[in-house]
Amino acid sequence: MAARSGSWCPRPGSSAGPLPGAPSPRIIVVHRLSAIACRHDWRPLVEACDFRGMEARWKPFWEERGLYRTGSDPDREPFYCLDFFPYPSGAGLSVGHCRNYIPTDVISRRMRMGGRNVLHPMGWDAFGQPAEEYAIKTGIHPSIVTRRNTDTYRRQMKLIECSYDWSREIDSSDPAYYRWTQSFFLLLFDRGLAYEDENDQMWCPACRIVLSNEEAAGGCCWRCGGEVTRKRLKQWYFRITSYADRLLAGLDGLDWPEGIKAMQRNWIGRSEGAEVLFRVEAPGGLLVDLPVYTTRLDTIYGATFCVVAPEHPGLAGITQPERMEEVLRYASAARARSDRERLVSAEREKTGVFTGSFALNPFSGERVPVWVSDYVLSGYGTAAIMAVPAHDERDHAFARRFGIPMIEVIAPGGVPRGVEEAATTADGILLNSGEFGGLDSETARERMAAKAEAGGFGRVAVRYRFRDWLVSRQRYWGAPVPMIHCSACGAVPDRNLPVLLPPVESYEPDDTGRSPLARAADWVETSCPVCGGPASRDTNTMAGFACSSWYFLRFASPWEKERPFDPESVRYWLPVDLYVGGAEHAVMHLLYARFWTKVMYDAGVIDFDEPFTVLKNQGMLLGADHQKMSKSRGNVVTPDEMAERYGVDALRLYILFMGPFEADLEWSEEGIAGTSRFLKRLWALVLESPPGDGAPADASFRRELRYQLAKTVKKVTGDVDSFQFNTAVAALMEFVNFLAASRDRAPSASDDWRKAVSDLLLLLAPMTPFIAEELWHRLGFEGCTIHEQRWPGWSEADLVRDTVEMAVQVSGKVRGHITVPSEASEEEIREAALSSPRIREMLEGRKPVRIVVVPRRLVNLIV
RNA sequence: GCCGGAGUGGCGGAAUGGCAGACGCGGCGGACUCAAAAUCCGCUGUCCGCAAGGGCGUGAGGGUUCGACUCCCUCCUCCGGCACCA
Repeated sequence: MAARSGSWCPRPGSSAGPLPGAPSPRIIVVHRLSAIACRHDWRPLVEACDFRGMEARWKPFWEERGLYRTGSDPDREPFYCLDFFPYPSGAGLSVGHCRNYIPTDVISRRMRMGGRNVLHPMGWDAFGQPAEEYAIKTGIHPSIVTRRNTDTYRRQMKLIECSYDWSREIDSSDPAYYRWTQSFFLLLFDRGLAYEDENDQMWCPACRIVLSNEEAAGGCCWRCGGEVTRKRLKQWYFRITSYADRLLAGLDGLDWPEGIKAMQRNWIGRSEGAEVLFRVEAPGGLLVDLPVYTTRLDTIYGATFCVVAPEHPGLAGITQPERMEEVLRYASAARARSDRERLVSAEREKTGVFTGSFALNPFSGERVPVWVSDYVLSGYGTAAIMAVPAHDERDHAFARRFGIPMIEVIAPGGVPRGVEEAATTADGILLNSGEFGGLDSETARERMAAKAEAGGFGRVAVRYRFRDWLVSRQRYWGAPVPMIHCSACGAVPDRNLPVLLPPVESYEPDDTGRSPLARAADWVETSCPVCGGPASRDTNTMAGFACSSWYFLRFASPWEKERPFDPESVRYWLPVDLYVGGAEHAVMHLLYARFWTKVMYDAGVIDFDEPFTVLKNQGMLLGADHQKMSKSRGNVVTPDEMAERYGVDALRLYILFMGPFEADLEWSEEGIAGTSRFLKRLWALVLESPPGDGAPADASFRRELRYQLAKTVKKVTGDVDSFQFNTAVAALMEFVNFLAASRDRAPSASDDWRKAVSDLLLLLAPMTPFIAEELWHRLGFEGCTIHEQRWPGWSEADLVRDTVEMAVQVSGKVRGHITVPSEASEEEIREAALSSPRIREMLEGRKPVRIVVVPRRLVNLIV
């Protein structure tokens, strides 16, 4: 076998006919003489397909040409194709990450070939805990570790030939970047959307950090999975809840996966209900208003007690002296328990303590006891409820436990169901409800709210489940909160940006919730920008999600020094046309970024209020053992080893081919071996193509060839554009199989054959850039790159065939086939079917009672 | 419990309401080889049959239709998310 690594230059002595409009192709064909001597089936053999040689050859060629520079041709439409901002972890990329980066790369390349200016950038969400943990252990500054990790990521992304415009690379931990993160913090502060509040925070004792609600979903830390406890701390918040309705409404217009939109709706958790005042007879004859929030105002005549959360600020005020000790003991015990503990124990049995006080139901005038229990949450509604055991499962469980009576006030479908065994939670007809008896639930809610409103003891109220975004962190490796605390002026913005991270002795956080920055005394001590008096810097840093809430804007003009971005560039490129990443950010990054975008829109900084027009989530890639890939399981496969063994093209093609983009799939090394084989067959097909001389023209074959080509171009174009890469690859394989099977007839269709092969390479170019370029040049297209060619088109006329084969069914079962002209009328088709010998046999003389003809598909004879 | 998504050969997966299983993997048989690997050719849902051919088949059960993997209803299983939010 003639192995000729190192040179792709055409050799003298081999030649082939010219491609239309192209320089003369020169093809290397090495005849194995022994084979000719021994065998009659003469087959030329070509040099081996050497992927390493190709990669070494083309990388510098493209680099030199600046192939991946962002397009700036003013006549072209922009296309912004963006990957989620990666945190560069020390482990580097696995093939799992490739399921994100390779498809977006294919789309970017396809869009460039489609004549679009493409912005396809990459950068690093570089602030974050792992680098800091490492710094704590080793004393090495996090920026050094981060640099090491980003170098690895960049190297691997280049290895798999992602076509990023590296001149636009950004790093969120660079002061040139984070000064703008800080400036946006101040923008929010100036607009009243950033505020400080002292509260019981979710605290992860393992990470020694506070968590936002999104980060502590389910009572577990999103990073370490550990149990979340509470800690009372003063922290910075962004008022995201004031954008709740717009965040909700904006979802409708987005081309995002329904699941992600549903998760956001769910998380925001809008509910419409009513706030009603119960008047509590507090100690000392005082009457205290206790507002409760309910979505079931229609059940209020069934309220037999009230419950306040242990954290309720009015709890002590409404507790009778003789119950005080017990109530306070209960409340502080509840506060001491983690959310998780509270949840778990609540599943077993409800707990609570009677306050000794009674409240008046404003509708029924009934006197009901007021309890304290941890099943009422402090952060939602008014932290107090009216309990209707007959029609709420939780209240039912509580009432049963403590022997509190129940009153049935709703009859679903007009039929009382009885409520001793279980609560009836459905809507229905009201009973035992005074003047509202006989109304349906919905009408009752409206009328009752109106009455409460008129009487001044209630009103309709909308509540949201999500809370404001807790953004400050007690950690070193983040963007410092650019605020100064002055005893005279309060919290004052520091507009002298950037506020640089100071050098510190140790990166260790402590258990008090104070950041390591607090120990940098020289840095902390400063003067107040307003009054000039002594003041201290805020020692919190911002959560990483602040950095990733605007990075997509920075990519439009990352070189800007005096402003975060050039408005003109942002207007040109944004919003992002295609945004791709994992589904795990559904309610964190994706919600925060939408919020910042809306704030910037309101501030007149940008002219759109949704950042990501189309969102797609790639599926997870599991190891060959069906387990999530992880270092500890030892099932991680890296692109490096796969590129080494099979080449980058084979890896890229396998990632695309292995299954649907959104599906969770398992890695299989047999699979990548398959795409590697396919590329070798392609290589042989193109290089072994017989020269186009001698053979007489074969018109019917040429038509067939054109048909197959048009079909393939159409299919691949449609599939790639709709993210169905797996079926696009399958169509390319089918086409190669077709060409290989009909190679003997190639000389009789030489121009069409060359067109077919060069279009095939163009279709492959975005997926397998190396082999496509190599074969493109070997086909004779020299002095240009395949990656700057136009995406091929097809002619609908080529898709029309003379005859079609149709299935003939007898009573719905396929019993034979007929071949008819593709333009045949229904009548002709019917005739052809009925006169087919095989069908006549199947009919056994029976006459069809009905004949259904679907032109070009099938005939169904019903007997 | 609620919200999303998915159930098709030995495996990954294809199928605008119109011939289920494209394409690939694996397996079996053959060619080439001293041999193996690689490569090439053929077969490969399942059952009955020497064969021609036929029966059965898309998680289960109903329904709509000439015709259902596809649409409707009921149910089961798996994956992801949320979960005492009143």
